[in-house]
Amino acid sequence: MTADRTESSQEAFLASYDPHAFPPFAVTVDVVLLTVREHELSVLLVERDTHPFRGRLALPGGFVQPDEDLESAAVRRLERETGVRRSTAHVEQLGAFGDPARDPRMRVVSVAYLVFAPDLPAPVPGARTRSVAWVPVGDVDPATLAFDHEQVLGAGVERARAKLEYTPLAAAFVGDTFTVADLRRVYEAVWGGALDPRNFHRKVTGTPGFLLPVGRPAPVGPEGGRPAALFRRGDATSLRPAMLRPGSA
Amino acid sequence: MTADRTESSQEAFLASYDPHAFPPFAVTVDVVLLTVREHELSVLLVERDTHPFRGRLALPGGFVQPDEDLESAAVRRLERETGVRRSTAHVEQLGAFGDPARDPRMRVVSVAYLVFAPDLPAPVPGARTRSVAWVPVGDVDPATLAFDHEQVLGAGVERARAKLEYTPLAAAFVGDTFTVADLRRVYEAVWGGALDPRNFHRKVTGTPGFLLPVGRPAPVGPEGGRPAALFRRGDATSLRPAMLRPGSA
DNA sequence: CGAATAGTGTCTCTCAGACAATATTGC
DNA sequence: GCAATATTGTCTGAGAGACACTATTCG
Repeated sequence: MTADRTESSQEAFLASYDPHAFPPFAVTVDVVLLTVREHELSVLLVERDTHPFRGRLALPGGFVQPDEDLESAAVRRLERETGVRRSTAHVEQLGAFGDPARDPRMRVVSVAYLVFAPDLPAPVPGARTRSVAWVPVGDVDPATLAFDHEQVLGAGVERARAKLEYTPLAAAFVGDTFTVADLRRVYEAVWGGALDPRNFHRKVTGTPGFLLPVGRPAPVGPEGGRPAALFRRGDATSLRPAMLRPGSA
Repeated sequence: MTADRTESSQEAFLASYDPHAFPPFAVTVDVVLLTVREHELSVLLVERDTHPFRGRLALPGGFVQPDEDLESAAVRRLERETGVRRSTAHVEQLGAFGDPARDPRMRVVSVAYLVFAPDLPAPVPGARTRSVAWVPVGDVDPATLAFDHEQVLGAGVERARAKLEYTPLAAAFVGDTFTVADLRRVYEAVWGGALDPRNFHRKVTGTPGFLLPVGRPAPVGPEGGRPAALFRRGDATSLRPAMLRPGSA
């Protein structure tokens, strides 16, 4: 159920209804935007220029508008504040965070969204956005984050690590076409350890629907070596059996 | 980030702050309480006696109070409306549902919680609760549910099916001590198919930390047969490798 | 003993991890 | 050729599915 009142006629009820009679909540969205840059899993953080937490780093986000869907609100912040377009990224809900003390001003419930995006040319600060930067998640000092964003970020990173195990979503971190080595570097960055290139190759190419070969022969290699085959992401939505994270047996 | 204003002094900001200046949202919790009864995965539904959706079935739930944590609000509804105590059940957040049209009265964001509980002696309708009933999830007519509860229930059931694969949470559906067959019937009910009792036995007893043998020799059998050994749930939090859902290779 | 359920053992196949060997490119 | 990366192949051990067989209880 959702809201509850004791009235007998629906019309009378709606007419007598006063939204302000309910505990006033604000609802916001926060975006945990992850990418892999220079072999490191990184999150996009903005610097706050208003109270509270002025000068502290925070996840991009903001209020949900009265007629706006939650995910639309998150995507709007994503596009406006980070320049990432929805069509190039994976977006999923991470969860709701509603500790009564999480915002000193009023009661705020924030719905967090998790986004995987390829490494973009530049962070593209949005219109009314102050400084914005990619920060490797290992370099984030938890004490410097605003609100409960340490907790939100932690949940996002843990979700990302789990998702790579049983979905083909690693492909959301790379461009439209990519090599097996590109994909392997995503796994290595997110999980934080080296994977055997040969076993990895066998696993991903042997999983139906994960990778589609692109006819185009091959790109170039930066430090030489045999050119790799190019792939596009397939239509699989889950990995069975899962990719196994090394240190988890 | 969470809420945002342009003010230079924190004191001035807080003093000038007016909660009603923000879009008024109501925040509710909905509880997807699942159990296994008579070999069927069942959900607890209540019948609404007020508009909107009067007479329709709905998930238990209600408003979050101003100083109440989201999970506390869900647990409060669980205990008051269903008689299930928190200590005997597994509780986790399922997600936020905030379609602008989900409640005809006002903008409501609902945070859904998923609860696994053992089959209790009786549904124990709470204090101010109208009729309440366990309904096998396969028998729920989606069109009869209030609000977007069809969607919420669907997400809860799917989450439950997935959780049984890679966590030992099936034990949350049975009592304090249980047999391997009890546990197998949980998997069969949630996944909706028969499992080989012998392979199942080998898997669950061979997974470290899943089951703890109880010294007590054995209970009785309803239709005869060798008495089964009793177990208590172990301290494992994940299953590696996972239990594999049959029709998913 | 027969029926019913509990629990063990065996066989096969898939697959992950370790790692050798081959292929293809730039210099 | 040499260095570097890509890709294939081989071996081994863990574990899942199929299923025969043994154990224990009740009537």
